[in-house]
Amino acid sequence: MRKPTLMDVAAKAGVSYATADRVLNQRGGVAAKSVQRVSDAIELLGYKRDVSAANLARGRTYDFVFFIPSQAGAFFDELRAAVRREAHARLSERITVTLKKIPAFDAERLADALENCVDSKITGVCLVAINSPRVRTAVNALRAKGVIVLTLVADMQVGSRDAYIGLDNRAAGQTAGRLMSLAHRNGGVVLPIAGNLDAVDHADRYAGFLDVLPKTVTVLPIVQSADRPDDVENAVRNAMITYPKLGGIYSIGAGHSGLLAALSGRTKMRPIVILHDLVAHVRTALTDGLVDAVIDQKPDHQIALALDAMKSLSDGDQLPVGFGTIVPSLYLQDNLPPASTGGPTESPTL
Amino acid sequence: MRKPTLMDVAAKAGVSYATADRVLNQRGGVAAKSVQRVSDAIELLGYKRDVSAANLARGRTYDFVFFIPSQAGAFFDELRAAVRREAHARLSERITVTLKKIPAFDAERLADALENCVDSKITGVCLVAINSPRVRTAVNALRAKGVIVLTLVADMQVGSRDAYIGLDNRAAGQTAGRLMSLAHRNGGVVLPIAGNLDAVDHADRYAGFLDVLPKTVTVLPIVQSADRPDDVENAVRNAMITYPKLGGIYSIGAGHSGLLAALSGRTKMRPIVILHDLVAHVRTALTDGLVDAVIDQKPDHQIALALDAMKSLSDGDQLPVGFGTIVPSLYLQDNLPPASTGGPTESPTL
DNA sequence: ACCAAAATGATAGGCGTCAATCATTTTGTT
DNA sequence: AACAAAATGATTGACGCCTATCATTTTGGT
Repeated sequence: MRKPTLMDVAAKAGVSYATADRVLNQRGGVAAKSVQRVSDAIELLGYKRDVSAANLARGRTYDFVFFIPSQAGAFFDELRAAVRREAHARLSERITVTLKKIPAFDAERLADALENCVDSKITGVCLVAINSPRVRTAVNALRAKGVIVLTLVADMQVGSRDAYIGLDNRAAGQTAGRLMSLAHRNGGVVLPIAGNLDAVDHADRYAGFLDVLPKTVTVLPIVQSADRPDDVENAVRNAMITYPKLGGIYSIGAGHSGLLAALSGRTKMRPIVILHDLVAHVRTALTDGLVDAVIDQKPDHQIALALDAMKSLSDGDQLPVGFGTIVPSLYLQDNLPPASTGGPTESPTL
Repeated sequence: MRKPTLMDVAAKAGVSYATADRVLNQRGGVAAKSVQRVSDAIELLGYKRDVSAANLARGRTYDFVFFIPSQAGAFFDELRAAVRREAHARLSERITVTLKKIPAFDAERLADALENCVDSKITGVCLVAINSPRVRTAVNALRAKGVIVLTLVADMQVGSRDAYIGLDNRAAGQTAGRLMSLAHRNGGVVLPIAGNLDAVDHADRYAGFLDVLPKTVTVLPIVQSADRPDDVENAVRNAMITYPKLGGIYSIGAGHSGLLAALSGRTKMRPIVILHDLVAHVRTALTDGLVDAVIDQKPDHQIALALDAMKSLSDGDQLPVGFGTIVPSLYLQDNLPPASTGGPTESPTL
């Protein structure tokens, strides 16, 4: 038997379609016992509203806007590519996605962009947050208009946005530390390198890293490189000279090219190297055996989650607890996910 | 401006709705130049057919059936749970999923079940394949009727099914080997344990494991346990006595309880332990520090992929190359995914 | 230029739901 | 019992597309 429709429900409940509809959509003005009968009928028949038909009737469309910084470094490029892919894939589901590029670290421009879309008919926005009064104000204005606001990768104050989707940086650092421990069961010396410990994400990763390292492992003073490749390169070269038995390097932030430069040519007897984010040149380095492990925050997954969340929230659903916390992926040379295809593939059928 | 409809396309192309429809759905009987004009208009407007509306009009529903063995061991339980979750989540997308339990390793029962659904109106089936003539015949009969057939976890002859979704066992073994290598940079002794090397999945994992281990690591003769916990326990105990410096254990198959029993109480100075499939008690063991790493084949992901694939294929789309190959996930204690909720959660709104 | 064949136009009913209107019946109150 | 308020029934036109039918126009061949 085919899926039951609301007509079937109404018949089963012994009420008219109109009443069943009033119950289903909570329009009010229905006697308690009728509500009960309709609910029972829904339960009994296993009725599930056909959301496609509903959205069609409602003329519902989902218009989402992503604000992603044009920051140097490949990670945000990956994120943007992921947005484009997902957007393309969901075009036929009444979902429209616009991607806006914001100059890196530019709170004013971000605020401008947010303010610009206050009066357009937007369902939800998703931004890499920057902490600034104007940004907060703009976000509040949007939410006051019923627009769903999500933060991605970088959060802002809890309560000022509808949800946050981002890496569990502590867990990421712990994962790195755990792997480093496995490789140093008899102790050893390791070097952590961060961009800037004032950034919460780097600080969290570092804390997680220290969490799990046993006392038998000596942790050198952390290098803060401001993610500048040259500084990273110098720090690594110096460390390898000063501590010939350097057993591991954990690169917490970016500036990978300097690290790779310092390591190049040393595929044998080099420290264990763990770093973050499987961007193209990191993938190459891993494949080539220049580094050992990559901790990834799955940008594709984050974008997919963001879209799902915005859709659910704008439909009035609640998100499950713990939603949005991205558990880090651990990649060695052999379990790399397939490289994402360049652009959205041309689909043969429309 | 809102999303263009087929009406807009027709207007833009300067033809009637009927002609635009004939082009879109390839009904034939359209002059080449009209086809061109419509195609151009589609391109120009960025028209994308609203598949929900289309499916609604067509009365299209997707009826899928999963045949999953009731095999001992928690893995297939997880797989079944994943089917139920996904099925529930997609109920409102005109997708119906039926889950059938097949006695483990029972090719005849599987064939029975497959034959039983030949004449029902099923869109696609997904089975954990067993190699048997009757199964092959039943599958062929289904495919002859236009039913999509997918294999899951265990494959059958290429060409006899539409797609296979399953773990890249070689990569899984390599990942285990790579991790083992990292933990044995100065050499060591490791013990592999498999259920049965005649099973291709176990053999592939073993081969992958050996692939990447350096010569400095000594691999003890592999134990074949037939996945019997007692045998595993004895083998591990013996190995730990015979080789006091045993540095690692790679458990390729099941029979984990025996392994855990042999290890219990030895959280300090025990071999590195790597095993497969993050089922409940393995998760506990990992959290408790009884084992070090788990290689997982992501049953949830496999089910989601299977549903996507069956839907695409039954819509006449092609699958991208490499589709269905599951890259293993590597879990340490700190990057465990959240435990899946017991059943489908009650949704507040219908 | 004639005629059949091919191409195109016009239109209708339906898919399951939403949102709205209006008519009718059932309550509860005094 | 009378009456307003509340509840219910009945119906309708979208939404974007599919499928079908029938009428009309254009084309190609001779």
